[in-house]
Amino acid sequence: MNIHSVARNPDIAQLLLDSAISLFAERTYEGTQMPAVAQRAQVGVGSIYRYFPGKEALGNAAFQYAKRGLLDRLTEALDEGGPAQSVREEFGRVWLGFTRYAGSRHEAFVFLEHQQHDTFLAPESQALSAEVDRFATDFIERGQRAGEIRDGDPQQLVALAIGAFTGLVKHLRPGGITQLAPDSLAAAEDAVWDLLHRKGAS
Amino acid sequence: MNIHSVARNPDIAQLLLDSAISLFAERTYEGTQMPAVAQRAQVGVGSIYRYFPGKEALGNAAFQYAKRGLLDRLTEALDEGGPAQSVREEFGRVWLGFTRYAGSRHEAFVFLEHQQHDTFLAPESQALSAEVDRFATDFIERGQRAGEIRDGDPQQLVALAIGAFTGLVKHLRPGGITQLAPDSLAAAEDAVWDLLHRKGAS
Amino acid sequence: MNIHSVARNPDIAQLLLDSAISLFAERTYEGTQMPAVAQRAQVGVGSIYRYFPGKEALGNAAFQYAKRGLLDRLTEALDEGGPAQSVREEFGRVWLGFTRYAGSRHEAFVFLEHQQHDTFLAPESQALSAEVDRFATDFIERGQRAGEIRDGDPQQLVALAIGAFTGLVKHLRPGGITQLAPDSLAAAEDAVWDLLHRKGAS
Amino acid sequence: MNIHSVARNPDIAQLLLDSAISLFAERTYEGTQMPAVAQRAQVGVGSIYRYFPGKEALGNAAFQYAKRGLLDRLTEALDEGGPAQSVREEFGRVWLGFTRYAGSRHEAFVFLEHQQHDTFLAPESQALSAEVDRFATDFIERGQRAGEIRDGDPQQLVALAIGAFTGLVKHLRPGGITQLAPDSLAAAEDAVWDLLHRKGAS
DNA sequence: TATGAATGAGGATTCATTCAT
DNA sequence: AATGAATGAATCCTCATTCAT
Repeated sequence: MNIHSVARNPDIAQLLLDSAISLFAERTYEGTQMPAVAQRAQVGVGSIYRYFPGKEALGNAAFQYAKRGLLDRLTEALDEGGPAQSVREEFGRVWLGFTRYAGSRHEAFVFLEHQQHDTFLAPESQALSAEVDRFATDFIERGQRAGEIRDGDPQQLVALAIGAFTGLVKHLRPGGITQLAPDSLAAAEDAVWDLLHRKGAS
Repeated sequence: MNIHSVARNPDIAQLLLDSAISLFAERTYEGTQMPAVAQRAQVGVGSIYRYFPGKEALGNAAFQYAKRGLLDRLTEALDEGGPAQSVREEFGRVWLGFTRYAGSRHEAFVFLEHQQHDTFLAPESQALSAEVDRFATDFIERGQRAGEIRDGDPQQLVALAIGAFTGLVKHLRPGGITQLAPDSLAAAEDAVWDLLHRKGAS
Repeated sequence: MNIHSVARNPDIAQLLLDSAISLFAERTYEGTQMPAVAQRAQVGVGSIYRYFPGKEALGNAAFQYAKRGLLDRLTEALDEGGPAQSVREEFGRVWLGFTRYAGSRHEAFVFLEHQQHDTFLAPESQALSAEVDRFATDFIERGQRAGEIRDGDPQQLVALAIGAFTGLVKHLRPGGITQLAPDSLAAAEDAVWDLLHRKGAS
Repeated sequence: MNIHSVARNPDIAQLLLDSAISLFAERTYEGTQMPAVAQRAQVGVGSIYRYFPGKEALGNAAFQYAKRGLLDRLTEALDEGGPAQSVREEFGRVWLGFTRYAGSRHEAFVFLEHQQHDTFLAPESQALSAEVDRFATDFIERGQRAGEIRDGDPQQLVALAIGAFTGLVKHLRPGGITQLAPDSLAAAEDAVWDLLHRKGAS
């Protein structure tokens, strides 16, 4: 440890977040007991409280960590490989972002999708959700201006498309999207694109 | 009721089911307390136990009641107006079934969608879920045989389509799908049809 | 039970208050566990929470109940038998009030005396303490105006006199002042009167 | 320290004792956490356990240190300036002993006064208490034999007199007796002497 | 030697369930 | 038959104590 070492061990905080996320995904926030979180993280119960003030704080931290991770993957994927040449290509990048996140962090994705029940979500957590929504509606609006995405309320289209993706991911439990053959995944991508694509457009 | 009619009052059982469903939809099965269910049903806590052996039984009864209701609506809608003339028409009927159910029983629909977490679901409840799935995959398979629905694993297509519908319904909370203008709903129907429709087909 | 019967059973609340007071007197507020309070009251732990929101509330209710009881006894005793003929007689009545209270509610008296530690005392509780203080300083001031009680800060004299009485009561644990012979008690009364009495006065 | 001097640093032990005493006085033994003691002593929690086997041992050491300090001050004061010429003078010396201790170690005095609750006090600690009591009753008995102190159970008179002094000290919180003007202190001394003094005596 | 992060037994509180009314 | 007060197991959280650094 160097002189800048902090009292809190970031590895343990991370371990706890991961443990919490996977349990919340399996059994619900309310249905998950603190000792279970500790056990899965291979840590004593008391340790949770060195890193988080209580269960609610842990739940929010887990939610924010997961949402932020999704948002980062989406942003990364969108920016990869320079400016997109077409709306379809841009869609492919967004799809890739979702796909990568749901593939590498399946439990986190499932956990996020259950949090319409905001029993415990703090305003800060909800703000992060809004950022992801904004990311998606921005894409839809660009596509609509380019005449490539069908008309209608962008939020509604987002709801349909993300809903379809979520349905796919949940259906593939427990392994998640990783267990899907590449061509099946490509077929799903095409199907969702057709959900958004304006008929009669290029 | 026959001459051996029991002391149980079916209205109260129904009231409790409705109360439980709406609370489970709002706060999760685990996050809902028995006294809260009783209160919303305007009944004493003790009364719940005259109608259901315990919380888990209540949860399963609520789930089964809701799933059965959805299945009934779907079957009804499909059979309405004689044999369908086309896959698209059949899709319209299925869509109508979902739409009617989500419109009239919004909370029940939301509750059902959260029950991927089968912490408490009995095999009987899961069997009912399978029946709804079968209903949907049957439709997909008929459509595929007719060359109207795209190729691929029917269950995966079901997951995408129902996922899309679910996304729409959740997005429209709290009022649910009833607050959607008829043309918006029609647009959503078209979008989901395009998700399923085989390109190049009629 | 009549139609005005309340949901809360006042006997249980009272039982809990008594149980809490005696335990707090024996082991400190902090050193007393909720299950111990329940056990002494012959009640389940959960029942405490039907009557008091939590430990702190129970502690304050116990304190207020005890202080109020003391104040009532003091007021009663002072008003007994018409106007006092002398300061000494008035002192006798005040002494009687203290004596009766400490005799019948020994544990409550001891509990009250420990609450200089206001770790948990709410402003309302402290206000009641102030009322008892006022009662005592009023008496001292009347005595000083009559030339019968020595000069000096009334609060300081109160502190000395009540301190002396408290020392006596604590020393007589566990039975308390009841186990004191009447003439010993009378001797103590005289001694404390001499603590207050102005020398050279009548 | 001799050549076998241990690794223990007596300054730290002392620091811990002082820290413990002041916290126990403020918040009760039970209400004081070990980390709080460590923090006030500017020492790591673990260090407490190098000097004391546990909380109970710390509590007893603190109690004994405080009681011993009081006893030492009393003995010192009594022996100061040769043989006392009168019981009143002897009383003055005892009073001075109490006064000096309560003045210089206010928190310790308050802490001692709360320890009628012997939840944690070991027999050794109680033996020390008995020594202080004996010191005081010896004085009372001498005074009674000299006809200067009123008749009655010496322990009871001790309880009254020490109780009065204690009441005074507590009333003067937080600064304690140091904030009292010299003439007020002298007045209190006279009052307590009158509590003990046999009427009609010289 | 000193530290404070980690631990888990123990304490406060909640809530499914029972049962006397 | 209906009720809701009473119960205590199960939950969240605290804090005395340990031990690796």
